[in-house]
Amino acid sequence: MSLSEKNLAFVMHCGEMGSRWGFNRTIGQMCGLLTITKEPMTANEIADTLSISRGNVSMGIKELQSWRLIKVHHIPGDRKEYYGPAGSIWDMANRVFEERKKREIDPTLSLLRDNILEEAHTDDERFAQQQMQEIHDLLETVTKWSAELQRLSPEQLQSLMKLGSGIGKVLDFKDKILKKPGKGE
Amino acid sequence: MSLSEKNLAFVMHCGEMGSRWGFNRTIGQMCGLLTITKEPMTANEIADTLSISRGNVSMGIKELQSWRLIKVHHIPGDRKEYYGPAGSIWDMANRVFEERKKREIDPTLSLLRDNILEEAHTDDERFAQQQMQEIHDLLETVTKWSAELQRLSPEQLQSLMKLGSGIGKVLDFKDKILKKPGKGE
DNA sequence: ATTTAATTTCTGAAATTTTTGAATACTAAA
DNA sequence: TTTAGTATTCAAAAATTTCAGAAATTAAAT
Repeated sequence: MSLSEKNLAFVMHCGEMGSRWGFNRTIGQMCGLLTITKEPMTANEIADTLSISRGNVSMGIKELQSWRLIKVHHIPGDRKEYYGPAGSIWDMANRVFEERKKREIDPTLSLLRDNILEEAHTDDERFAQQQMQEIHDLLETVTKWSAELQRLSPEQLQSLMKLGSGIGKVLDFKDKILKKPGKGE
Repeated sequence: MSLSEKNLAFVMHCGEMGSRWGFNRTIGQMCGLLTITKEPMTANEIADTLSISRGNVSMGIKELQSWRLIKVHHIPGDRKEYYGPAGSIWDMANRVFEERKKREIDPTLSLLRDNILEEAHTDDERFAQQQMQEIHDLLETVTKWSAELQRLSPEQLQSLMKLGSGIGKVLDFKDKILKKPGKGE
């Protein structure tokens, strides 16, 4: 119910970072708290531990659920809901990433697509459109990549991560590799 | 000085996205405006174009400079300052990425490091520490990767980007590649 | 030195976001 | 049904952020 000093520090830090990560202080704290707490907690426990109102916790839970970061547990014979993290740290990071992409990139991508179809008349417009095209291409690439990463198996991911500076080397070999099987793409 | 309808739409969109990208509306608009405008603009032109106060523009410029997204130009015999984007779209994306890492990841990484050194006593603490360790490792990996990406040559990046779904295939070959030269790491 | 042109800083007002807590709704079981 | 233990909603209050415009500052030109 009460947190060790170090754990409290972590939870408060999550609160402070909350808005940078895409939610607000309370929700940051809640997320931090739930991920370092072994046993799922009830809404009241959360409210007490963080000294925030019960209503606020309820809002926060809804928000965290919309990010798919927490899930509900039930204990037989107990009608309270118990909340805990929705998956591994990696899962959660992925969810945050995905959700932020949806909020920070997708709307822009869609606007840019529309905008690029338009024909440019003046010189200024041509320049603007050129820039927008570049932004579009960049965002599209990021989008494709993130989809790609999520498609990889955890093992592949693991080895990709471990690759580190080996990425350069792998790239150097890429041509040879992809040529042999002679696959288009 | 005045923007075409489509360009205005883009600039306003940047404003709306501003807070999601890490700054506020005005600064988002300024950033959008400067990146699609061919010629560098003065602070007054920016204020007029966006219908915001001169003081606000000044603040915004400082902020955008702290992100290293814009740079100053001077015209001989003219004492006004002219502002334009600090580099290519790719450069700017990199800056945003880098800056956000600094704000969203680094502080947490540092807190986690401290926290992990501490010894865990209770069972709860052990669990919390384990989770923090995982978060730490994940963030560290992201950090290493982003550093790695920035080290790649533009050509390598290009080919990495084009790789797309080929990444899986490349990974499958990775072992063979890295085994042959018998290099550690 | 003084004037003029430009930029920056500062303050409080306005807008926005977050939080509370009382009212309301829900749900299982008595 | 009613009740008791929950969870949710939402209007109002509090806190925070953004912004315009005035005042202060800086720097060039005369």
